[in-house]
Amino acid sequence: MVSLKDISVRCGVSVATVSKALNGHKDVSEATKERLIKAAKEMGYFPNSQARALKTNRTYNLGVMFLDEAGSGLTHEFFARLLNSFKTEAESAGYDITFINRDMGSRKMTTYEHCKYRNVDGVIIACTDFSSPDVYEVINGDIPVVTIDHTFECRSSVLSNNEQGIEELVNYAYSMGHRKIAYIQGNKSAVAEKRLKGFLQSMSQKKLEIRSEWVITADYHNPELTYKYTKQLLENDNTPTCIFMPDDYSAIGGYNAIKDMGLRIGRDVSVIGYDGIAYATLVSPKLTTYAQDTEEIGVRAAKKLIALIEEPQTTFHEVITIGGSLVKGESVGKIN
Amino acid sequence: MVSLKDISVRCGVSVATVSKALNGHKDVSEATKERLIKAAKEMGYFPNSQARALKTNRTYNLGVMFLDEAGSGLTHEFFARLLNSFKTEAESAGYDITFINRDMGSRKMTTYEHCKYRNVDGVIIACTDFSSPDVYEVINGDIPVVTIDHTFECRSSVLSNNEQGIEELVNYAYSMGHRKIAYIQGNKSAVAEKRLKGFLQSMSQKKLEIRSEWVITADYHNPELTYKYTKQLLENDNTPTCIFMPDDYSAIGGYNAIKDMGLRIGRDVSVIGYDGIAYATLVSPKLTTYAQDTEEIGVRAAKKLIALIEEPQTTFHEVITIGGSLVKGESVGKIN
DNA sequence: GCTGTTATCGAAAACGTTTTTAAAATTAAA
DNA sequence: TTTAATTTTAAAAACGTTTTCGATAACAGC
Repeated sequence: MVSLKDISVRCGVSVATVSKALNGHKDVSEATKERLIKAAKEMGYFPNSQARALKTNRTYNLGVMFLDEAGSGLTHEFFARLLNSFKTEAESAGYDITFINRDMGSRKMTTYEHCKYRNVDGVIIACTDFSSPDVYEVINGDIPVVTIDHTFECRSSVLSNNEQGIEELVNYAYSMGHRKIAYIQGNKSAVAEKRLKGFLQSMSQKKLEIRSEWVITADYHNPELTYKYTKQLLENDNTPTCIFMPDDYSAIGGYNAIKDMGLRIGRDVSVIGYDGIAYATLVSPKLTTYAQDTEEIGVRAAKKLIALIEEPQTTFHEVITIGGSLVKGESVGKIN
Repeated sequence: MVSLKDISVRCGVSVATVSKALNGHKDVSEATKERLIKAAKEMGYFPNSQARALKTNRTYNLGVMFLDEAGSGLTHEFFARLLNSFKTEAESAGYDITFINRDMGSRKMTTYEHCKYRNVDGVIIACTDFSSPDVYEVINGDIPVVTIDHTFECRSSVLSNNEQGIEELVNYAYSMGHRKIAYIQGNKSAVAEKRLKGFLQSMSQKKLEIRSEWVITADYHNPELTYKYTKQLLENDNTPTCIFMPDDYSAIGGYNAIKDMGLRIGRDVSVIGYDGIAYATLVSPKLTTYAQDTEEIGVRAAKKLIALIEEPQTTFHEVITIGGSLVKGESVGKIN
């Protein structure tokens, strides 16, 4: 690989001036600056990122921390889309992505140690168990952090408007005539709490009865569990006319339960999902759901994290909330 | 961060000995080795990966090159699962993953230049346009490479048994009584070629008529296009009894087309997918498909790539083929 | 001319490792 | 004992950058 030294000998100039020329310092004349930049381009020079990082303590690498389990993480469409937009935005600013884990290779290391080992400039934490000690260690460390859908004190975060999203969905169901609404929710997390709060709020606002056996805690991304609870809800004598599912993916389980019972989705029972993944519009009948703006969430998270890295003094911590949009599918029928 | 020097002053020994002790060299006494390792652990030492990389030219980073477009890449379940298992295997060997692209930040760079800039030890190429100049440049470079589902001369690759997979599916359809079989295939790629070959072979082996208007080139991962072509196939007077789709995801488009025409999947028209993604078993009726062993493909690719990196002389190039398995869903009905 | 200021450049140190080479300490051989 | 062989340690160079500081040259004002 061609180095600064190669350029310096070819142009009869010192290594220092080449470095300064390429980095746009002012104490090198325009003439030589141009000459050196031209030579660098001709010779196909690219800085050695390791050497640069060693000197500057900046790797231009962002750590991504997420729950790395089967069925979650990369294969989770919400996360995949989020990561995709985060990655695109980061790359346009010159940053690469590194997945941060524990127990790399034979060495035992914590997630935080992994960050230190790779010297990531910042970390984004998403779709993970925010109560784990691994998260705690990173949050209390000295690396800039942005969290997704969870807020820590003195740390920036980007949130989807989960509370409002559910409220809009309840309002929509109400406007379609539904009064008997059940809610199968995801498991313990800040997101689940927010959504539950939104559900309870708008239900009581509409003066609708909230039956405790109609508020069920299942799991995200788990169609089997949703299948089971949906069946359970519909086997009783008094059944809801509309069921909220933990998310679009697990809503498929609800779909199957309803079909298996010989009922029609949108006619006999209405179904509402959450997320707005691709399948929501592919499945039949089309799923009514609330589309989270993963694109915007990822972009804003990246922008914020990079700002925290590059302008630490002028950047303040904030909680950014990104709105989504109601997607009217065909899974909610009209009742009169 | 604690460095070798910190350990050396605390233990009254030179930096060199600390380095050698921690790296298990033989020219340091057992006593001091133990002492230094213990001190390192106590002080929470982790090597500075940049400094090490600068000296050794080994970053313990693997580049991942893939088609980074909307609807492809990370949000593509096949790739996501592949990447997931590749990543897990790589990490257990101490390697991190870096996504390799072109045009990082403001600098214009090719994918290969990106590899050089980040000094990745090896590259895996998957789910991309293998005819692009970017791929060509990497293939002709001096970095160890493993390709997925495409073979280059003198380069190792891991292939899914696409040819055999389709053959098994044709045989299955045949065994269910189907004689009029249509094939909507993905677009130009080594995979599409292999599958087409498998299709034509087993069709002629069964002495089944191959109608040219029943072999349609659509696109992978494109339900809209599949929807269109499925409708087209079923609108004619002479219609196939079984339709092969490019993949499971686009098969949903076929499902919708059939439903929209008032036909029943598995009864009036049978449908066959390819991939074995999660939705294949969630959709109703369950999709008959061929499950690719993404887990195994990812693991083998990682193992091979790391072998090429760590034991270049004793490792030979090879083409590894990974078998999949037929998944009998409910989308293929019996004909007599 | 002389001095002081400014623009331009180079020398050298530093970042944290690894590795080579040489020195010191220990052991074995004579 | 002395010498030779071996083990153990240290010094120093190197990887490719960035950055500080000092040096030189040019130029202005007097």
